[in-house]
Amino acid sequence: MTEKALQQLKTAEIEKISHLDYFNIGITVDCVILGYDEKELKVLLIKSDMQEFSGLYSLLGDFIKPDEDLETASYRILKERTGLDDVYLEQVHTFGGLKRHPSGRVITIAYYSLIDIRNHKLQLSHNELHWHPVTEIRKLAFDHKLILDTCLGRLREQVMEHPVIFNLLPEKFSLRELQELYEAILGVELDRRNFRKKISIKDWLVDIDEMENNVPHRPGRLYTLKKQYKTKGSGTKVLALH
Amino acid sequence: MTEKALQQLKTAEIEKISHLDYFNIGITVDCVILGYDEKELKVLLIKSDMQEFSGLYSLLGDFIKPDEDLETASYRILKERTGLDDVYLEQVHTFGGLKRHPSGRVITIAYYSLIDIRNHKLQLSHNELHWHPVTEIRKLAFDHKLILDTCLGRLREQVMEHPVIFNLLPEKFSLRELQELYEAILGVELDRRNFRKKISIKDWLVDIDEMENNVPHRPGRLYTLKKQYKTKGSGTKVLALH
DNA sequence: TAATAAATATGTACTTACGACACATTAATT
DNA sequence: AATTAATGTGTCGTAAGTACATATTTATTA
Repeated sequence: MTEKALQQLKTAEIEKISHLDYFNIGITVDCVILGYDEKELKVLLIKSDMQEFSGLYSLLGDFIKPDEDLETASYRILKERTGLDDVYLEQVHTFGGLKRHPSGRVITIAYYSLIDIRNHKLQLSHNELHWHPVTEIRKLAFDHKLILDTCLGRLREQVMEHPVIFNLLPEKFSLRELQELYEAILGVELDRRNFRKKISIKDWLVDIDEMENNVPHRPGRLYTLKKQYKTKGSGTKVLALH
Repeated sequence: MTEKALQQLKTAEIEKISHLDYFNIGITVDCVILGYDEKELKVLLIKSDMQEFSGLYSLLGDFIKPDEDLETASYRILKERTGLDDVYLEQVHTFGGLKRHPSGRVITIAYYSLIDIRNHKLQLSHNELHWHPVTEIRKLAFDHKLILDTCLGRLREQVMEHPVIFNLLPEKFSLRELQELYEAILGVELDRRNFRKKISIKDWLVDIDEMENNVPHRPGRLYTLKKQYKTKGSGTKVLALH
């Protein structure tokens, strides 16, 4: 058997195998990185580098490495793009449509992440990275608009049951800021007085001024989430804002 | 070259390819098929055919085919195993741990499905398939116990907000059956009278007897879900059982 | 600097939902 | 026919939700 014949045999086997089921599918992770700034919910996007989508923006994603599990891959993308590593991250949905990627079959696992844009550690990796208000987004590359909407839907659900919203705010915040953030996420207007009541009834917050023995009871005072509720995971602590 | 040498070569190539980046990851779909019978929530399991897990049961799953999207694959598995094709199915979570499958990297997308065990169309494909009460399951093959628990958790959430529970019941059912099913899923006891109130206040149900002009108002009467709430998808109709 | 405007903090009244419980009615059992 | 078990309906007290009013503090401006 000649070397060439052997090579042909190998190639044939490779062909065969790579056309076998289960071997020709790419796996990526896409991150919907959400922040809150200027009274708007924003998502971090990058200009798509694919010809098919020239001019369009896309979510931040990458192929997973063979020795990397899904959470590790998402944290890696977040760290690479934002410099942050202690962030809230949650898997939302896996998208596996046949035609979703122009260059072949790619299945993507979508995560969403909540970060504090005003965090001083935030350091975007690229000039091509920008924050876009979610209300202004009409079209994205791939099926990323669908992914974004799915994640926003999940966020709206989560926000009603879990204290995830505080990941979008700085350590100290006013009640008005918190309310405006709820309104931005839920797309509704809330009564200022009733909102305040729900929050305080639930005993989530610490009054910074009272805690530090400053002059209490002046308007515009700042609060922080009580320690026992602070969690980067989805957590079990319930904050129902029904 | 002997047949044996050729076989070795093939095996070697397969080994090689299976270590390439992005090409050596298998994708499967696993279905947590849930039913309700004898006042218990049950899951359909099969005896694992892998040596590593001899004696253990596993969920029903399969590799996805290259030309098959995720939902299609799940419906195929369901159809193959149960003969049913008009069922409730929902994606829950994707599991991608490095060590979850003994023969290599396999990522699995988990779905759960709700079916009516008493449906006459139900036809199990195998003698090895059995219904197991979920409360009695301690250990499963792979990470399938984790997958099962994740799906049960999702079901408990869904059941509080959406009318998915009716997929587990036959067309006609008594209020007591419905209540016992809620109790089985949520793991709590409910007050019969208050439960009844919540249900009827929400105006979900049709009294079969009244509808068919039989003698109304006798005990043990049967109900059915109103048409406008019937949906195989997650739906938007809300049935909050807070 | 005093008057006005804007934003904040707290309170009240009405309505609705929830949870615990009592009682009447029908079907099955003895 | 009497007893038991299960089903159907109602009441009441409490907690939560919603709408709205008023007072206080800070910012603005004449």
